[in-house]
Amino acid sequence: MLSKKAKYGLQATIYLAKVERKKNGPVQIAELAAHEKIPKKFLEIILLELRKHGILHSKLGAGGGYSMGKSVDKITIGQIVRILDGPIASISCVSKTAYRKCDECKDEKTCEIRKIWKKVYDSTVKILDGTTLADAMKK
Amino acid sequence: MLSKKAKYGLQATIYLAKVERKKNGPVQIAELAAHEKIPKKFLEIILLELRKHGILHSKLGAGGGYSMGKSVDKITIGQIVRILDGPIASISCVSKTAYRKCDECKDEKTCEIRKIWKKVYDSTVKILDGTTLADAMKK
DNA sequence: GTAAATTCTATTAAACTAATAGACAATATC
DNA sequence: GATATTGTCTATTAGTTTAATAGAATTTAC
Repeated sequence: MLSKKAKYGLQATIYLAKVERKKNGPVQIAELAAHEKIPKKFLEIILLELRKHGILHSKLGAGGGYSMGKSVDKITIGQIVRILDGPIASISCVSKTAYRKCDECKDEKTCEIRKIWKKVYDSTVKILDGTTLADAMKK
Repeated sequence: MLSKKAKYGLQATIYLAKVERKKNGPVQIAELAAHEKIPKKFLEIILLELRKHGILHSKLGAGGGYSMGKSVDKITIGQIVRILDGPIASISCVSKTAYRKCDECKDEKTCEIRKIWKKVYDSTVKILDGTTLADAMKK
């Protein structure tokens, strides 16, 4: 599942990237929340996490707000999802970034379930890590 | 996430399909649970659901147990996952079997997030619905 | 110094997951 | 037809996660 947290985070980041092209200066949480219909207090938490990971940049005080932390072609959808939702793998034994053996697994090499979910994982990661914010915003 | 429920269900079904080729007569829940290290009471619930959907067949009373409800090349991994975990789509607006519009969505056609998750969904469904139990058991 | 912002610390209701308990019903076998 | 064996049904529950909310603290522009 894509959680609401990750979905809100993606919405807000995409909106921010779009606005930044027109305007200069940061965008306030209140504006982001209102425009994307996201509960403001929940959005605060989300933006803070994205900031801690360098995706966004914030400025405190009056006239402050959020702006992009790096170039939109350096940020992938996969990065944002991992920050907000954790590992992409839907079963830990196939994850690159958060590998963990299954408790009951006898032999990972012959596990039919692993084989199938490895395929799902590979194709998902290819899409999410292969799409930058810049790509997502095109057209 | 692939829940433990779906994972257990897949394990049990694959084991059952394998055993059935050698033995004739049903396999007991207790044996399935022991062999696959699945909590027995939890497995009961899982097998019951698979039976209700025709994947498995059960026989009551002494000498009873579970057997396959249909041919292994007529059962897909996707079917089993949907029965035990619900819709495969990680965001409802891309689902074929459980479509639902997002609350805050203004225009589905231009939604960047939907576009990306549609790709993920399509490739996942292609794998899960394109793999039968017979395929999974090969080699 | 005051208003406008983000940040930090806590708390919480509701839903979901994974499991357990125990009574009930059906069937084979003796 | 009594008994042991096996699946079925109804209920309950501990723990975790999700999605939020509340309020005080901090930083900055003017």
